[in-house]
Amino acid sequence: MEYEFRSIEAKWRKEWQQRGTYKVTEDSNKPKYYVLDMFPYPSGAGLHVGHPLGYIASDIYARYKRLSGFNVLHPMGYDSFGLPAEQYAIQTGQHPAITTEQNIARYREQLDLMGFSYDWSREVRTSDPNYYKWTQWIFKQLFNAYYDVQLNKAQPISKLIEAFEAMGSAKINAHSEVTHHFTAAEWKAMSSSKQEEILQDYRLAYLAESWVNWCPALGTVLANDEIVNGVSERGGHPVEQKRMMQWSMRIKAYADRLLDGLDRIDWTDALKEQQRNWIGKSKGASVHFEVKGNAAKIEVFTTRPDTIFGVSFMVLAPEHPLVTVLTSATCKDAVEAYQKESALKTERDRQSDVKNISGVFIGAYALHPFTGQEIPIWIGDYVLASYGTGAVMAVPCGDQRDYDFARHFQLPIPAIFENVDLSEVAYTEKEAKLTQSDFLNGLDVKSAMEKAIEAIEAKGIGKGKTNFRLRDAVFSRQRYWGEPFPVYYEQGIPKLVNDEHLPITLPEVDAYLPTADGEPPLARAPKSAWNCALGDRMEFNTMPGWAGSSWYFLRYMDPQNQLEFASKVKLDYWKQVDLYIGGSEHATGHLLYARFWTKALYDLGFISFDEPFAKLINQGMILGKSAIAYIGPDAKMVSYDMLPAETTGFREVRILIDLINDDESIQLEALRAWQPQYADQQFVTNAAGKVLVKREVDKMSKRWYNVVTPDDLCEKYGADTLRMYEMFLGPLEQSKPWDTKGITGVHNFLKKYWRLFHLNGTFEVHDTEPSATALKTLHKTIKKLADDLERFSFNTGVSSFMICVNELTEQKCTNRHILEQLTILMAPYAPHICEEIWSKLQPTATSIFDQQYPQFNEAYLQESTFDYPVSFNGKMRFKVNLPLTLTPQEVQAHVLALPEAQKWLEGNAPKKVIVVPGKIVNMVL
RNA sequence: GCGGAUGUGGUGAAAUUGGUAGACACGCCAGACUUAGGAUCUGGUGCCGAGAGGUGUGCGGGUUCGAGUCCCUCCAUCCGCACCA
Repeated sequence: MEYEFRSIEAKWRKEWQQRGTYKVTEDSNKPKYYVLDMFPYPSGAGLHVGHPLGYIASDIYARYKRLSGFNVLHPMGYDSFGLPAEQYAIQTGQHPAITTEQNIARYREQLDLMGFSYDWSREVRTSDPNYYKWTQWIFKQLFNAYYDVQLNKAQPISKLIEAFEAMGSAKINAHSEVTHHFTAAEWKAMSSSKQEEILQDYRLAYLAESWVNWCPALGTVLANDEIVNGVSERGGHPVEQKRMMQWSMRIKAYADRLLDGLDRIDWTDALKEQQRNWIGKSKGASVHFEVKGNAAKIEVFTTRPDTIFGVSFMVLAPEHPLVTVLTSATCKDAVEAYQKESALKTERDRQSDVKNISGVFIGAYALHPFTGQEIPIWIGDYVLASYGTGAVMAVPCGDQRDYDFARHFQLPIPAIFENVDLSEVAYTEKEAKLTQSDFLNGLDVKSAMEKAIEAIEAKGIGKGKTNFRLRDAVFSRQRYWGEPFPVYYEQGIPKLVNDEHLPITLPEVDAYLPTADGEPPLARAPKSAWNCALGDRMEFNTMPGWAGSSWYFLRYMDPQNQLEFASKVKLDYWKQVDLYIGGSEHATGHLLYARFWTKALYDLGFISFDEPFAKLINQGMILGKSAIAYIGPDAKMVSYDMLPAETTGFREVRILIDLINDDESIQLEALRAWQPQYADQQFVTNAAGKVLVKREVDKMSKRWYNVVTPDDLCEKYGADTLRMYEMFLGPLEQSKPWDTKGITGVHNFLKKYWRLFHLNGTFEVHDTEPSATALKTLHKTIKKLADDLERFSFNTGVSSFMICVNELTEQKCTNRHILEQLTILMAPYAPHICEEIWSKLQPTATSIFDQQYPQFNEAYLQESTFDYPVSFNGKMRFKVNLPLTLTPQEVQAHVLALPEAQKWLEGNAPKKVIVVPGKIVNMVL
């Protein structure tokens, strides 16, 4: 009887769906386990073999947990708002909802083929009004909250208003970028628009004019993590800085907690480090410098207050607001010219221009707070307006950039470190003691730092301060295909839409482009197109892509709930995601924002945990092997091994990899038929009459013609083979190029497994007493498997099955017990074939996934006749405690006489015995 | 520049607390059966050597009875951040 994978897999796909095998409900009798995949954006290209890698791993783990007696939540959904559908809409006029719907249908079809155990009744889509109703609702909660620094948590804004009413701004300890001073009476006298303006400086979701990354080509603002090398992540368009009124999220208030929380979660060091870098905490002090002949003060941030006596000049960012105020008449022209020049430079130019030192003296002097010395003030574009205060106190002897600047403009470099040579470079280490530094003389860095801050605070010219690289997250997009804000304006004041009007659904528009006067697309909608139009106008911006993905893991717990984003009971049952699998490209985007929202919702009392993802695994990327052919100046396509040494005039073209044979040669006729430009292609073949291509590893993408789809492989080898092969490829977390060649090995293995049950052509197992050798094989496989799963080592897991089946085949094992156990073990990896076998082993059973792993039960392992430590590759290790004086031969004799050694050897002689003095004996059978 | 990771056969990779390096699979070689197929089965396969044997986990050192594994120096590749004061 052949292994008919196509019919078997089709049969069980249907059965599982009809029976609702994978539906889960809360069950207080069972421990819960939540396994989650990062939900995909449903793009028009469909899935390639790289996408399911993480899904397969999580599916195996979810099934394993389920078989181990856990109540497993394993849902899937779609991050269905996004740019590509909108771009397509702009080009074709087709509503993005239709495109999205079609793409989702295609995704679902592909996902179903792979046999995943998702509970599809819990599917969520971020673009579904029933879902984004609650995204809007959460926005409202964040709008109505501020961050209390004292309590170190978010609080309802009403408490802040109460405090203002009672005692003004005096004792307020709320996180804000600005400081307000008013009394209770003054507060009460303010107009409501003035009050709102102040409250905006405290709300977690707030409206503010801010420098934003503006992408003219996309007509929208982008977050920092949506920009790669100065161009937009999607589309690669240039990005410039622009000041705009935008919604933002006060994530900076959570900077410290986002750092601390990392110590409590099980993520890789690499990823935690990325988030730490992104948050970029640095401790130091802010110091105010007085300006000679001017009332203005310049505030600087420094991480080295101990070097304050080494200051010999100051540098402001060209955009610094004080520059125009302080510039002297004689320097005005030069300063303005420089300002213009640096404003023209894009962020990218500035970055690539690191080595060119530039700057201008503005003709003003600051006064040193301790020595009263005059310090020339310069502007220079190495100082960034957006970090710290946009101004630095330059200490050329201790900072390389300041040093270079001083050298270039021949400014003094005062030496304040004992015995340090400053002739070539600045001294940036922290070992030397201070000198020429008044009250800091002779101190080491650490104590000088403390003393300097003390002195600065005592003098009232500054204080110890911590700075973060992390910026508040811009939350507005000038786009159509996103969540509308639950916000309207009345006389310019933003107001929240009441809950009963939610969701504010996306209005229909006549085009998905900005209006003529630059308003976002939603401004095109007449009032009548809104399901709820209030005030003077609605908010025309939409939310960014990360809004919906910052909380979706909560909605899976209770996706149909019309009254709450999820019920308290269900939230308390499922709690955190126990295992989250997805790509590392979300390290500083989604994973940070989701943590932020989770903490905010926790503070406001909606959930009982403040970290969303307890354990996270980043699956590696599956890359494609592009096929590159060479076309010479004479337009002939030249075989790669026939290329001349000199290839000028040759161009590289990428060829659809389906047209390449296993020996790297092109199927010439197929190429001619593929694209019109190759219809009459001439070739230069090699000695074998073939045209070879070069292989290069790229991201898997349509544009490189290197995509391999799971559909084709499922058709050819079956989903079970594909699942196991993807796991077999290598460690889950490692990136690797896709190579289909090895898949036959896994396919053969499944055929071998099938044959175990069909030795004589029909299904046949025997209820005999299992042989000792078969039990040995089974038990070592169980131990190995349990261990592999604990370590998420799925590749070695697959190998273990191969070894097990090889051994059982050799033993001609037809024992029911042994084969049943093996089948349960393998079911998470190859669900279809194992379910089919199971239905024959246990004709009355419903599903193999309703079983429990007796295997991973301690008691079962105790009962086993092989309760000594045995490693998987047949190696047996004995720990013995013998005198060191014994010879190796004597030790060997002693060990061979041990009862467990006798049992292990079963009368056979060991192939090899390795004796290590006094400690361990290894024996190989 | 800073931070993180990775270097093992022709290839993907194993090696769990330091204990036979290369399991398992692909590929390749030889053979069997064949309606000569991209089927199936058997055996072999790190490198050098006819052989015994030698040698071998990016380079060089160290600790240890014993190092792919631990420590130090260097090299290469990949990823993230980058004028962050």
